[in-house]
Amino acid sequence: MALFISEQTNKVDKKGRVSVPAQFRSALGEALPLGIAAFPSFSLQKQAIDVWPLARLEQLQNSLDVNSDRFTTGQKNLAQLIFADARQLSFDDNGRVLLPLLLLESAGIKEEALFVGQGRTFQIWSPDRYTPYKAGIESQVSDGEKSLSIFPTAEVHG
Amino acid sequence: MALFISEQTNKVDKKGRVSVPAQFRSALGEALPLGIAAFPSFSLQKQAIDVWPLARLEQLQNSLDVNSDRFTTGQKNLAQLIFADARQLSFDDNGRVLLPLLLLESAGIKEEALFVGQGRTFQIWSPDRYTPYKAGIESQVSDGEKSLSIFPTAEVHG
DNA sequence: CGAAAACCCATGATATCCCATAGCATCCCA
DNA sequence: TGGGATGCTATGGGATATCATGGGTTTTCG
Repeated sequence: MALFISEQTNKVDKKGRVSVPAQFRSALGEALPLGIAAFPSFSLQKQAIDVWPLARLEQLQNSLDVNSDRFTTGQKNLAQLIFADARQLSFDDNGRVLLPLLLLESAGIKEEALFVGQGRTFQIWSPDRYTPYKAGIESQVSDGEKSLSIFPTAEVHG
Repeated sequence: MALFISEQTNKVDKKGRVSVPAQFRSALGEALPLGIAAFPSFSLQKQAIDVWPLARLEQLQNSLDVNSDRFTTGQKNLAQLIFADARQLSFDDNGRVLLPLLLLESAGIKEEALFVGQGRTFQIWSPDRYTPYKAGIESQVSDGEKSLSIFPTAEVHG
């Protein structure tokens, strides 16, 4: 599975449908027909929608099954909430999904949905909310951290 | 993967296409079909475009998956910004990529794009901006620094 | 039966593919 | 060693495919 990268704004029509960016769909690859799981982002205080490939939810469940002792109580509670609040969305022939009203409202999305790649997952934002949020993130990166080779164990061999 | 070295200026056509220098393409080697990731350079205050082989983004993600506790908050934020701001570009049969409008504007590129090798990565500049930038860099190299030591490399695997 | 969802088709904009060419650099052979 | 032949690179433009979007029609399900 390829990564979700870049931002893209698409329109939400009267029926609540949105095109998922083609690059995101192709990043899903074989997992496309399985669909995606969308839920209010807990790490963002439900400001936006978090989207996972469905397979990732299964991995989480498997990990809970096998390593439940390595999760804190708080983490287990969070997992419960995710399973409860997640909605499974599937693609129509044009690559659109139907965003449930509950999710639209929780993220404050009306006319436009802003897709934001986050590597293994992506987010869906109301453009209005995203702008100040992103500015905040940028301000939290120190100048010293803006250089190329800051990342631990970046593989440097060919 | 070979290194990206040297400078080269190529034209941006009406459609926003640019030929990536053949030397850079061959430096990509097998990674060529994966394409590249381009984003406003954080270390340069978004004056120019930073370009990574896509594989480098994947390494970053893998590192985040496994070693997220070794990252500072600022580093994690920066990684988020990179996934959001990066655009995945792929090559056409002639070795060109399509530079998105957003990147062109952010780097102030119009007719010409100046490719600058940076070893494992490269940059794309507007020639207008690059000239004074490079002059500044050169003036900052003090006499005592006009030769380089090469430090022994510890093997760093991802 | 009625509302919502799924399916189907149409369209404009954009990106991708394909072919052509001019300018260089390289090769090759007399 | 000269010089023509060859191939590659960068560039331009037209044809084709894809994407996002809107709207209608059928199906589903309460």
